[in-house]
Amino acid sequence: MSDLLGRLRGRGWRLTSQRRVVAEVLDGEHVHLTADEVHARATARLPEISRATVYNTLGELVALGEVLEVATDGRAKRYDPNAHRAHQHLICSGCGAIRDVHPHGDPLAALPAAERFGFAVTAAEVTYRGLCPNCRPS
Amino acid sequence: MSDLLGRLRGRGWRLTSQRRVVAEVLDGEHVHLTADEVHARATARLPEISRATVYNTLGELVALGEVLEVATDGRAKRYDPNAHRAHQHLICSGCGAIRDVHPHGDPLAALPAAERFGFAVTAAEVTYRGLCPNCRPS
DNA sequence: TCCTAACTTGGACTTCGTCTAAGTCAACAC
DNA sequence: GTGTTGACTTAGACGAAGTCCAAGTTAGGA
Repeated sequence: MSDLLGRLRGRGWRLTSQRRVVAEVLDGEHVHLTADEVHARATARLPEISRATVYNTLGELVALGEVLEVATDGRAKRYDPNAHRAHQHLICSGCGAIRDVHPHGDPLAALPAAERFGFAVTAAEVTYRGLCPNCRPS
Repeated sequence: MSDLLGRLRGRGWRLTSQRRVVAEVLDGEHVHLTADEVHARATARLPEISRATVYNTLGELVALGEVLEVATDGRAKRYDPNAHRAHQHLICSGCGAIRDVHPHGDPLAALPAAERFGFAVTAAEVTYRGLCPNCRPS
């Protein structure tokens, strides 16, 4: 995420304080915030930022490939800034905690041609589920 | 899905016409309806069935393990009656069409212990994405 | 410094889903 | 067959997440 602002400027982005704050909030490893959480953290730094701008900016970051959208449970989408290193997600069924994980092998390779139904398959997302150490019984 | 009604009765379900209609609508291969689509089809057979009952019944079927909930895109959840045979999903990025697919190997095995962060990992869901024959250019 | 297209804002609106209180009925007992 | 009862269903209000729009503001080039 470090040089994100530079990359965005290079793509013709107008660098407003709102966009800067959203990009700063979305920084780090294992960050998977909802739009509302991003808005709450952004508000702490820039009190008048609106929800619409947060949604707009997140949508633009996703379209530019700088941020991944993670739809894990049919509730609010989460935004993952770690878009430049391939990874999958491990989610706690108890508390909803999310970790980035790196399985070995390419999941795409496991889908034989006969099972592709003529699709041009380009990506595979894997979601692992289980209980985290805090939610595990005993 | 064939003997679903029998299984449900065996579990103490009261077999109402509404539940029967919802179960009938959710029958077949590659069926992935949203709750609203289920409601629309159920209404065709039983005009006075309410949305709340469709949601209740779908939730119960999911809790009983007879139907899978598929959250593919952060929009409406889809309901997949093919719960008794392990499978994954292939989704068209163009039109949203969904197919059940059967990759080989166990995706769970690809996640090394060092990448499990102490979680008791129990399941892996894979979503393949690409363009279906109708949406493919040329 | 000025100008203007791009950006932001607040609030209304949509979609998807949940909840509740009142009414209905499947299944069991007789 | 009839009665009883708790489980089920209903309509509509409500809530959460996200989109849209017209009006106002501003970053960055001239």
